[in-house]
Amino acid sequence: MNEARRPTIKDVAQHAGVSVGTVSHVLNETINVSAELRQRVEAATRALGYEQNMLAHALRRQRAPVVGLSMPHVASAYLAALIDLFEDIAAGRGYQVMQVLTRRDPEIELRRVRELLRHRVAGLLLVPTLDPRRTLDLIHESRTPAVLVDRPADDPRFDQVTFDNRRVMHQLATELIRLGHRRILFVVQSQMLIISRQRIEALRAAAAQIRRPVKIAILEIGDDAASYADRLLQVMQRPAHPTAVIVSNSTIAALTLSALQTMAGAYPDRISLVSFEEPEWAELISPRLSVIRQPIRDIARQAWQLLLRRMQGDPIPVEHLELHATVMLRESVRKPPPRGRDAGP
Amino acid sequence: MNEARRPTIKDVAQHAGVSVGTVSHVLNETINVSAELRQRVEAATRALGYEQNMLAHALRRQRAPVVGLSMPHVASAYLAALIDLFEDIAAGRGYQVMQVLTRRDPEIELRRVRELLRHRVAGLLLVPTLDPRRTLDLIHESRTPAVLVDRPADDPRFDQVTFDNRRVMHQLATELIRLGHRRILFVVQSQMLIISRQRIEALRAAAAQIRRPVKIAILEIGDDAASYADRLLQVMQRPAHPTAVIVSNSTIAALTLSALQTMAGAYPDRISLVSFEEPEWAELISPRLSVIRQPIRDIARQAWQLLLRRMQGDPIPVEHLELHATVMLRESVRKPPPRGRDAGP
DNA sequence: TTGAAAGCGGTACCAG
DNA sequence: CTGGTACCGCTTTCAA
Repeated sequence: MNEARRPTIKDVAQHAGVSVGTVSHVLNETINVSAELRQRVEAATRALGYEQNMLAHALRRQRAPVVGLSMPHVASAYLAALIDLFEDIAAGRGYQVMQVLTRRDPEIELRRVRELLRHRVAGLLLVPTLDPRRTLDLIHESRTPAVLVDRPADDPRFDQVTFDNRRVMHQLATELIRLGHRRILFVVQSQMLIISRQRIEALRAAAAQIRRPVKIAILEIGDDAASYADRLLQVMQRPAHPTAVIVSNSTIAALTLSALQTMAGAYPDRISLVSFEEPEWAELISPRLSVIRQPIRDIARQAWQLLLRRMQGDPIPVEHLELHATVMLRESVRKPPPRGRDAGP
Repeated sequence: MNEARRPTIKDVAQHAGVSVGTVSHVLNETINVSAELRQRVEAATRALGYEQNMLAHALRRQRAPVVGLSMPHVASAYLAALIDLFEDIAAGRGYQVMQVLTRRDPEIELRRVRELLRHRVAGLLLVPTLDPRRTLDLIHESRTPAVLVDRPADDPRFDQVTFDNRRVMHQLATELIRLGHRRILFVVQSQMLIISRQRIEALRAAAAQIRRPVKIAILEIGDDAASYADRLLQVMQRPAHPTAVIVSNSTIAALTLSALQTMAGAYPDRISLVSFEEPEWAELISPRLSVIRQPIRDIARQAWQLLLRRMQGDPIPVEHLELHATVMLRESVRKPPPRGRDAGP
């Protein structure tokens, strides 16, 4: 039973009447091969349907043309977009993406990244968990190039690309306050996240900056998403309810929108809404949803750029990039109703 | 400059005072090794911080413990969930996931899958494009086990796991008609998709099944998502507007919901809504959104099961599984207003 | 410029 | 059950 074995570089060499070294060189463009031989080799690869074995290639080269991508999950529009961009860039550069999910658990992160390292990935793109220390130690020990993305871990051993959470929240809050909002509600998934903490901090700082008192309320969704709408409405139906709501991601935005729309006349007239993540439908609904536009394309590009330089062995110093996010105020944000009128019709 | 080289299996063998063969056997549990030697080996791997080189492993074994995952994109909740499930199952079985995105383009699909094949993935999970023929030929030629997921390609050479689009749409339509709906609007992204065609077909079939005339309208979003809300409202404001709207995915559901809610008193009293994809917020909004619950967990599990069997070389005949989706009618669906009243105030 | 040959780090066969 | 060793397919040095 002579099953058509996959052709190897030897078969190609034989077919083309050259040595395997020559074939390898035309395959990888390692050195200049005469036009004639190159043609013969290319003809042979086509004739035989030869496909380079990247395992052997990588074993010999001591690294696979593969980057590992580690992130908490894929459910958010933001992370999905990140995957999309990374995949696209990688494909263009001849790299494959090996992806693992940490499910926000540092232990899982450690185990999964270890697997990636076993596969001798050339580099690592990491959206770290809350406590990535052991994982980072492991990576550092293995001398594998890595770039931290989105969640700041502030490790001096690794490049990092994030965006200015604090700054953009400060900007947003300042803008809302300028419009006249004095009671602002910020809805977060979890207060534990570094990102949430940074944003809350910036929100409070912005509020403290003006003379008039601005009240900041935080609503944490936590594990009980089902009761969120009720909890929100409860808050919004109080006499001195918030006049502006900031939500931290697209899912919460959808829920909030739906809840607010059940309160006749409330949204967007009496209550403004801004989302920190940009849902794909933000500009498609009416009134158009105000959002923070995260520089996600730039984050992906820069992260890749840094990683590429490390993979090429550039001895550049560690960089911590912080990109700018943009406040996009649209019709979902208005001036609050005149003071004193909030309480009743 | 003697940079601490990564320890190899030889180092471990030497450190443990055994042969490399023995080390390999305890690593892979290939044969039974005496407890004492196993302990010595394990101690040595720990002492040296040894990490098995999967490239060498895979090269020798002629296949990497890696499955390739090819899908059109990652933007939909459905596909994201699939990735999530596959990653989880794979991790549990000691496999890594190498992921490529086809962006709905058969050419890209072909190129990207070819890359996967070069990496000698042990198996392939494929959410195919509209025309995957050349890709499937390539895969078949390479004798790589593969399972088609979600989009039916009906290729007799490959296992396939889908769900019964036609059946569930038929069921849904029948139910809506039973409730009294006589004008149903189905909103799709593109009529080109096999899935869309199947659903439309089933919808029409269900409508044709009863004596009373049922009007079916199709609204295609196409590339111009921005104008969708307007187009929808235009349809819904006609005198004999549809009383039930079925949308084909979560994004469209969000848009539709938002648009309908701008028509005072329309939703859900005069207009019912059902989504073919289940957004995470479906049960969190009020009224709760009716959805088709796709058996996504089962799809992932079954696809993996089939793939695993093929990867183990089981000579089972090709299977085409069609799993059942479930109609989940909730408060977003009501009886339509009494006949004759639609047109008036 | 081209060819020969030595490994990359494992696995698995074979002999003991 | 254990150890020695050929070899997986490719890259790369070295000599011609």
